[in-house]
Parts: sequence; structure tokens; C-alpha cells
Amino acid sequence: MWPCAFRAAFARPEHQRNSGFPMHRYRTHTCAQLRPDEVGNTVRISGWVHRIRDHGGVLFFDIRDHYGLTQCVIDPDSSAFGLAETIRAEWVVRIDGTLKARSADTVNADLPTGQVEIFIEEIEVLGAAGDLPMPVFGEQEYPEETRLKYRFLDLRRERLHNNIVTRSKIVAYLRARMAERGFSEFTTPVLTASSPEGARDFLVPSRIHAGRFYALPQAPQMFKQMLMVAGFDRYFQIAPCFRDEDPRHDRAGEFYQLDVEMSFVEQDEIFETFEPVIRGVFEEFGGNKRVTPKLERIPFATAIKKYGTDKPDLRNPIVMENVTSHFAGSGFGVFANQIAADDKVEVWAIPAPGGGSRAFCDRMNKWAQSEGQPGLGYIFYREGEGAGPIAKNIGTERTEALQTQLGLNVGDAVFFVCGLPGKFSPFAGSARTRVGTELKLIDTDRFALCWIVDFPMYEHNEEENRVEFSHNPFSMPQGGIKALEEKNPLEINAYQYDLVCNGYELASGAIRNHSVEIMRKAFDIAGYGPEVLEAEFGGMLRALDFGAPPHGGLAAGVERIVMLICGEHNLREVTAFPMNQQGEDLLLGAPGKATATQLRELHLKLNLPKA
RNA sequence: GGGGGUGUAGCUCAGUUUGGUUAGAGCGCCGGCCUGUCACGCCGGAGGUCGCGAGUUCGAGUCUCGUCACUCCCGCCA
Repeated sequence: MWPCAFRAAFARPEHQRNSGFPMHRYRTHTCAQLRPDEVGNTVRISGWVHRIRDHGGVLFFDIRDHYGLTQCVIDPDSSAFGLAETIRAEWVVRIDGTLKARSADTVNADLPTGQVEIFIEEIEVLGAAGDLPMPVFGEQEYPEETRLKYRFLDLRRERLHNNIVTRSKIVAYLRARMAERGFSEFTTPVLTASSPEGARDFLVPSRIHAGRFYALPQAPQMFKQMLMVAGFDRYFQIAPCFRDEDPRHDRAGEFYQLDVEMSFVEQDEIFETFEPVIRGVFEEFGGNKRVTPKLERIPFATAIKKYGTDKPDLRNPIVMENVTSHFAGSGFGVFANQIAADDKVEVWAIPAPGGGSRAFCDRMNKWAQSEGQPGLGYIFYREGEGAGPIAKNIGTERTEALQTQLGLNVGDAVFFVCGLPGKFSPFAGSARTRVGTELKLIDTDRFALCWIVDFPMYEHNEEENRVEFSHNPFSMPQGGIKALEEKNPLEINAYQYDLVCNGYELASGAIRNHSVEIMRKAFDIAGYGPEVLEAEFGGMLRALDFGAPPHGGLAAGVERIVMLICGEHNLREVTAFPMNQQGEDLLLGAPGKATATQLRELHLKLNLPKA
């Protein structure tokens, strides 16, 4: 409820105390300040009418501001009683009155100001309010459309209000920690050049240059590298980033990153520098949830094998294992035949501790089918035997061997996926998550952080049958030029890493490629000739050609950090003015139409799709 | 672009499976009562094109088709 959260968030801000000063136009105290030590004083507060309780002869108003709540009382003896009876919820009022102690039986222990109340002598209406499309009081859920259209009301509500305050504090904390470590904050252009790799750009037409466009930055990647080339050594920025892709619960077209770059460093030093910042923010703001004390570094390939994803939720104790040998040549033809036909085929096991019932296994199988899979094979172990169709087919010996390898007990189950690991690993990963969630194996009382390292430099694009960059093309390949010249591109790793928390990618970064020679070779392998490289990344190449220091960094998603800390599951719950899922701002009506004059000035003609 | 879900009072929802008299509840709003509440309480009232359109039927909130909106997921995206 309101009072408790406000007690934690805004306990009596000292700079706001006005006692002893001449009467201020609007307030002598905020709505969180008054205590028994001021009983008898004439006080003035301003705020919103949070809740009214009308007892006929006596009226109670809870007055709310950013800092808290104060109960005000009025009875017919007061000259303001007539006006008081007309006041409604969410009006903004100024109240003058005498502070009184509440009697022992009327103290409200849940309210920081609950030992006192103001006896109203005068009321001034500062801002009346019409009928509300959505009440501020209470915890009722409302349609997102309504919430976004009346965001100013939604933002008054306790939970969202607190989230936004927490976000502000987190950003201030991040800035302070970065500054302490010798980083300087720079701003970089928002109107910039389109980048050929990555997501779709938002474009802004140029009035001065007919037919040319600025792009909004997907990230200040080039600029921060330029700053390193310029010798600034340690850069950071709470950087606005823009990507014109469909929004999701954990990503928006417009978002902020804590963007970081350092010169003369190797991967380890970046980790050592940034780890205390990210761990610190969770320790500082994460309530009593435990935070991983030392971040494990998991190679990309290992993460895929054990968790089926490069952003594993380590709160989930399930670790997958390769169990191909138990099925090769077994009586379970569905798997055995695939294994015999292709030596790249593997069978992975997803242990399900405590999931050893036919009902649960069938439920998982149904779920797999709803995900477009043929099904999800399983064995469940009950007293004296492994049960289920697979157990029957592969026989007692193999069933027991599986049990031994996976350390399963009576009452446990295990699920199997079979095929080419590159194809099924995402599904295996979501099955692991599903099992962990359904069986309540996930410890929600912690932030489980880790680094994922050694991302592959390249991957094979099957549709176009070519090699392409799997991540950032500016990452330094491990082994440098030698690796590029001698190794199979698909086996080269990059100094590329992610920071993961509870299944979310919180940050991504790399040691950059600061050598023109290696850059040329790296792009050559991905099918970009020198001319293309020059045309698309000429500025970057020139910079590297004039004395570039070795450098690297990362960028952390601010909203995702805040979201995890606030216990929310949607970025829009930690963003003051978010767009809806169609990329519209329902409050101010963006995107809007351009006038004919605006279009003419921009040298644009609309070519709208036929209705 | 594809798939799922939802659409009934200002808001949250029930009613739809099995078509049948006047479509209900809580919150909010309006009126009345109430001097100690803090989710105040009690009495009364207003408020509905059941998203929209067509169809089936003696009869549609309920069944069918279409359509729109919202929402979640996939595609896309680090």
C-alpha cells in the first residue's frame, strides 16, 4: 500500500522542511513530513485529494503529494466545511490548519504521518478535476490503452510513481559509480548516419539536402570508438538509442543504454571495472534479493549446451546433458533412426526434478505440440522403474543408465529432444525454462548474473548460403589476423560478451577491432569487399588509420535493469511515457501526419499503401 | 506478415458451454443518512447500440460469416 512504499522511498526529505519560515504560498510541509513534535502549529500543505471519507458530521481527506499522505479532518464548525463537501478525488488543493495529535485509538500505524492530522481551517482549490477515466487510488488493473492515454493519472499511482523514482535513482547511481571510476560522460549526435548492419533505422528526412536522410542512432557505437581514437580514454553515456522494430515486453523502439568504452584494456579489465557497478546497482536497489557475488564466465557454446540459450536464467537449476549414446542403436526408433542417419544428430536431456508424474509429462508434451514440435519424449521414475513409452522402448538397462548419468531419483522425470542441436537448442532452452517454472524450481529471491563469453565471430546464413557476422562486425577476432587467415571462419570466436541476469541480456560488448588490416580481412570473409567497406564505414576506417588505441566496452540496457529491480515484466512499467505495441504515443498522438508544407519542404511525396 | 486471447455500464468483470420475460455485481458517479474513519458504513438513483456489419432463427449478449480494435506470442530485433 501507499504509506509503506512512501515511507521507504521518501522519508522526510530534510531540504523540504520549512518549519519556522514565513508562510509559503503553497506549503510549509510536504505530505510526508508532519510528526507529533509539531502538534499545535499552524501548517499548510498542498496536494491531491487521494481519498475522501464522509461521515456527515466529520469529513476526512487524505492529501497526497510526491512524498506521502497526510490525513486532514474537518467538521461543521469550520468555515471551510461548505467548500469541503464539494471537493472530489484528485482535485489539487491547498489546506491550512492546526496540527493535532490523534487519540491513541485513531492512530494509523501504517502511515508515517499517522500519529497526527490537520484540522482544516481553510481550503483553496488549486486545480479541480473532472470525472476520472481511471482512479488513482487502489491497485486495480486498467487497460494499457487507457493507462497510456491518461498517463499523467497513471503516473500518479503508487506503483508506477515508485518505479519512475527508482529509475531516476538508478540512473543517478550509475552516473556516480562511473564517474568514480574515472569515466567522463559525453553526448553524441542523435541525428546521424544510417548503419547498414543490425536493426532497421528510424529515418529523418533532410530539408537542406533533398533526398537524403539522417538516421537515429541504434547505439552510439561509432562515436564512442571515435572518442577512444580521440584519446578520451574512458567514456560513458546514458545514451538514447532507437531501433525501428516491433516492440516487445523487454524491448522498445526507443530506449536508453549505459554505454561504456575504455582504451588500453583487455576483456578482463572491462569485466573487473563494470562488475562492481552492475552488482552494486542490484545490491543497492534490489531489496533483500541476493546478488551473485562473483560472476561466472560461461562460453557461448557451453551456455547453448547446458541451457539452450545465450541468455540463461541461472536461477533455474536445470542443466541439460547430451545423452545421445543411450539412444544410439536403441529400441526407440524415432531417435535411433535419426542418430543412425546423421552423425550430427544428438539427443539432449532436460532433467525435471520433482516432475515424475504422467500428468506433468503429458502437460509438457501438449505444450511442446502447441509450440509446433512433434512432441516431447520423456521418462518418469517411480518406485522400482522408469515409466513412459520411451522407457518401454529402450529397456531397463538404458533407462537406468540415463537415471545414473543425470542423477535422477524416484519422483523425477526427464525430457528429451532429438535432432540437429543448432536447430533444436532454442526449443530445448524454452522447455528447460518451462520445466523450471512449472515445477517452481526458480528461486525468485535473487539476481543471478553471469557473463557469456566467446561468441562466434561468424555464423552460417542458410537461406543465402554465406558466412556473415554473428554479432557486432567491429569485434576483435580471437587470434587476430592469423585466425582469420588460417581458421575455418565458423570456428573463430570474437572477444564478444554479454552480461545476463535472470534470463535477460542486460549488456553486450566487445573488445573492438582497432586494426585496419584485420578489419579488411574480417569484412572480406563476410563478403564485403574493400569498396563496400570504404563506402559504408569510411569514417571508421580513417579513424583507425590515424593511430587508434586498443579499446573495448559494453552497453547495458537501462530499462531492463530497472525492470528487474522493480520486479516488473514490461519495460512500459518503468518508462514514464512509453509507446504502445504499435509504436504510437497515445498521450500526444505520435506518429502524426505531416502538413503539405512540411512535406514540400522535405521534398517528400507520400506513397501510401492501398487501403 | 503469421498465430492465440479478449471485446458486455466511466473502470474491473459475471452472464456465451445448452439461444427464451425487464442483461447483473463490485468500484466510481448523483441524491439522502451518518462526528473518528483510514478499502468507512447504510439507503436510494442514474448510467448499456452487449466492438461494428451481415446472416440463421418465431426469438441472438449467446450460434455462423465478415470486419475493426485492443492484448500476448512468433517473424523482425542484441
